[in-house]
Amino acid sequence: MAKRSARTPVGTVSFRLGVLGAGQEARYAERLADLELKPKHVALLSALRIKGAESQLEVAAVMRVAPSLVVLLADQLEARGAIERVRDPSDRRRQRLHLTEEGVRLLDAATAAAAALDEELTAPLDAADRAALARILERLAIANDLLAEDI
Amino acid sequence: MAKRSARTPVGTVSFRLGVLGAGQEARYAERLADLELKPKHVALLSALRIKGAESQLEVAAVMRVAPSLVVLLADQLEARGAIERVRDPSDRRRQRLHLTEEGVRLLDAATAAAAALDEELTAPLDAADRAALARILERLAIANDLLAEDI
DNA sequence: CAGAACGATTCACATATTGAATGGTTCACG
DNA sequence: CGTGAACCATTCAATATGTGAATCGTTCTG
Repeated sequence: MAKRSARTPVGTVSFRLGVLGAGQEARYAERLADLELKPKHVALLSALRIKGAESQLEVAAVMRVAPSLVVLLADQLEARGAIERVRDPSDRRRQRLHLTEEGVRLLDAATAAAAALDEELTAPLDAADRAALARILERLAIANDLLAEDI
Repeated sequence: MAKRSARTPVGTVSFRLGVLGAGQEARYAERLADLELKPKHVALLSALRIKGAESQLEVAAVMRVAPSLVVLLADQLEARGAIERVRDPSDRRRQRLHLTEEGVRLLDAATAAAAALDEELTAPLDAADRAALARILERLAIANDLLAEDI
């Protein structure tokens, strides 16, 4: 019953999350290549759908990246017509971002790609474990205050 | 019962693995700073303990990184006295890597740090979920042919 | 109204990693 | 056996990703 402790970090949950996560991200990046998007672009689009954006700074906080990176990602998404920047009239310092039709289309395609990836990843698991994994990861995402949908 | 499908990739297992994994890796990197190690160094040391090393090329394959990166990591670990390079006498092209006393010490410290991180990460989970998570991730690691201990 | 605080942007820089070129070593086979 | 193909390690230049500091316009506070 008592779990023997790991002899190397490889046996820990944290390390496995890191390795598996990096693997999935790499695969996801491949699938997104068709759409000419990177995972961070998708994260930004997702943030807009889930939370809306009071400002780019807020988006940066949600995504846990530097504000200067949001500028870059937003530049690229704007150039592709996926988002629009609108100066907040009540505070002209703020740039409000919002999804265009095209952005919605891209985000839906990216969502489908991620769902397909999930299928493949969890293929070796039985239904109960698949459900458990989804539930537990959501729990951890919320506990870590990460961007989470409230489905 | 039927799970509503996610509206954004953020709700998928793959995406959550990516984000949580990146977060844990970043935290782990912080903890390792004391030991003057990076997660990749630890991955290399772990590979040596778990599988031994026929050659650096083999280590690169296990770690899923370019051989040239193994050279660099091994240089740094060797300079710190954590590993030794030994030319395989039966095939003098191969560099065999092995842990020194110091390497073992570092690896043990790194393992303890990772275990501590696990504690914190899984604090919000009950015992059953903690066990389930560990079990499922191990399953996935094996299915994905990632470096795994056989505890 | 002056200056502190704030948001977006730009830019130089650090870091991590890869792929191609190089050199020494071994292997297969004519 | 000798020679070219294959192989491992290494070096090096190039690329990707991201950050922090400096700058500029805007807003807030006293």
